[in-house]
Amino acid sequence: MSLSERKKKILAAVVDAYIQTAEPVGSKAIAESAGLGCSSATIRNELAELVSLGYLEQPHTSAGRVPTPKGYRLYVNELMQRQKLSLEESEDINRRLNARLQELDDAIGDVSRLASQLTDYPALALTSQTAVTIKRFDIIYVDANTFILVVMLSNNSVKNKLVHLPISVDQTMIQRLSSLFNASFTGVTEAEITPLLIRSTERAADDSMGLTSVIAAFALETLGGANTPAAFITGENRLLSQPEFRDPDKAHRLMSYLSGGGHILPAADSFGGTDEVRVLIGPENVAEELKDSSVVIASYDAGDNTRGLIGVVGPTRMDYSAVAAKLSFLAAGLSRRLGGGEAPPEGMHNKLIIKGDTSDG
Amino acid sequence: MSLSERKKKILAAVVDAYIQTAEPVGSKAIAESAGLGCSSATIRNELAELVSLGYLEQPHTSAGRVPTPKGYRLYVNELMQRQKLSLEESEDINRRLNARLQELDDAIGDVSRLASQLTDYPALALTSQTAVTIKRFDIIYVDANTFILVVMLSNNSVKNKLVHLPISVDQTMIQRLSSLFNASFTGVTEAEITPLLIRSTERAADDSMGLTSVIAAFALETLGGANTPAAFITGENRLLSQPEFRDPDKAHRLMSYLSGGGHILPAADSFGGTDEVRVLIGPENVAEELKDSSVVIASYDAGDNTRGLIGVVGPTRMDYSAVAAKLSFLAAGLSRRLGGGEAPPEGMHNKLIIKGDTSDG
DNA sequence: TATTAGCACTCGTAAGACAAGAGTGCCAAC
DNA sequence: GTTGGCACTCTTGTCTTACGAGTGCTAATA
Repeated sequence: MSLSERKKKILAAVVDAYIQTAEPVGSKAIAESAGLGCSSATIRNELAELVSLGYLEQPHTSAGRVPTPKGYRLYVNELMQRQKLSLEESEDINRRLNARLQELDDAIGDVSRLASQLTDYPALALTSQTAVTIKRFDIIYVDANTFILVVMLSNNSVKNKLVHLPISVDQTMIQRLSSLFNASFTGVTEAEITPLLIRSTERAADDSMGLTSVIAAFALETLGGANTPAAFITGENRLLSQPEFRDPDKAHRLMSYLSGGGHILPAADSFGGTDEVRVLIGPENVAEELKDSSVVIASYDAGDNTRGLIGVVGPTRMDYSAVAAKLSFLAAGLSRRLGGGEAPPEGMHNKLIIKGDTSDG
Repeated sequence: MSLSERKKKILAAVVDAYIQTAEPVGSKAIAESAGLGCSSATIRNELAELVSLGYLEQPHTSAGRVPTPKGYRLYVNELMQRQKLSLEESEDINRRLNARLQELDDAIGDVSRLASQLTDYPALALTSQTAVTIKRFDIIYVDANTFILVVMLSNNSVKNKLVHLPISVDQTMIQRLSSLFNASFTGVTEAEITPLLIRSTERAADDSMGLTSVIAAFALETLGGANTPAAFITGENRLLSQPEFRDPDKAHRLMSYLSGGGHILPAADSFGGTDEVRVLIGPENVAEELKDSSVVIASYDAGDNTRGLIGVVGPTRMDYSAVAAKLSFLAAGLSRRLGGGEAPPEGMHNKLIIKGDTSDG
């Protein structure tokens, strides 16, 4: 059964007001604000029904109403006004994105910081699990005891490592190892670098000094690092400006959880297409610590068939509309800059699709 | 004028107790705990004098005493027992240090995290300002439009960048640029890379495609990044477990300040020798936001004549003794692993020197 | 049948009163 | 110089009370 039009309007008004004020909202306030021409008594009747339907609740008998997770869910799915960013806002984001993505080195951290600044909530950035391979292998001879390993990965990131040895190596050996590794270690996944492969390479190189295993270890480490989903969380302290986290213990619990890292991943699994924004409200979160917080996540195309996630965490009383708009725009901007190709041109707002648990109760 | 032996004992007892309980300590408690054979009335007389001398204060008339910054300072300089870590503790630190320093890539973050975990206070890790130069320059040709810049710095860190061009370049040009840059850009500081030098290199390379400036920009960026002191702060949320930060606003203020980054640097300037631990108590801090917090900083030898700093931030009621011992040990361990040479052998506790504002009032 | 005005009722919050307790300062005695 | 004793101060917790916001319900109205 669907709610009457008026109930929806009232619910939306309650959520809007509560998001703004963080205080239970009463019938009178709604009668005045929402433009439906009826008295507070009528509103009261409707509110009572919305309570019994589970969309609202009262902290106590004589207080106003507060949305339940179910209420927020309906609000997010159907009622809320899809915000578009103002021109200034979107230009600002683009500018900052350009400034930051110069050095893509730890872009994930920068992106997280940016999201947090934009939304004023703690933000997280995640890289998805991928199957990166090595594209090419270079060894730079520095001196008899030193060389630099340079590895370029299939996702076009480049890693290096300075290796210092107690023994001397000649350039010929370096040369030989370089071509051997280029021959047998490129295009393979982490799992395919077996002890067997390493040993056969070692034999082929006629390497009695253990160089092969040093280099192979670096290859494994690099691939491992690139394959492991990484999480970066910033701006935890912004939680403290939210009234629902005035209790230091509560704030501490959530902040420690967030600082702990990427436990949020399971929730972010099985993410759909690009530029979709997913909203997880209160108990919809799997993690116990997030059961009365909300998470908004956007996904972007990080190039090379990998996806990145970017999201924020806040109280269930979150400004979903604004946050979704900003994250969506941010994700689209990232896709455009990092992604494969067929992204919409800059400046164009992409359609905002919000998805989530639609069971509705 | 120096305090009487008994006053010192009493002051130490007050500070010790207050550090533990975070509550004003009364005469009776001291009479019982500290082993001086006198009654609470005597203690009261002494306490009154310590108050008028400025070492203690009372929150209100009928409360116990609380140390002032001056009191903490005396405690830190003269009174507190220098803790040594237990064997398990030091072994634990060494183990963790070994585990983390494998990948020295963003060691600074790991070190900061470790310090925070060990002390249960927010921790910061800083790199000092240095004058890094470029040691060698390599350009790896990938394809006609792509090459990898690899730069090895005088502090033995290696940076790379993948450059993708809209135009084609041939290997000869790459070769030429590589030797030119190795000839004129190595051994020079950031400031010495002038537009003039870049232009003359460009001419010498006969480069009409702007490659020179791309490479020079990378050199500047790399040197700039290595020279700029970087700060890494972790564990801000641990503040929330301290009773003095139960006020969310106060906690928020300090946490935002900390998240903001390396403003603490000025305080850490002009740092003395290795393995010295510096304590800055309350108003001794220059930053307004730190005026009623304390900072403990240790310095370590990061190799190549550069120093690193590692420290923690907490309430003035900080367990200085334990923190100083841990940071000192940590710093020594880092010096040993990163530093030049003449570090003490592993497992040996280095002498703990604590220095700070010794004006004493 | 839906809406509205009116009114009694509930319940959280703020303010004031009060007792308890911890700790002090001071004085007189040792 | 030290100590026991005692009156005094000030915070903290609890209780009471008054207030007010907001409700639910009923009866009147369109």
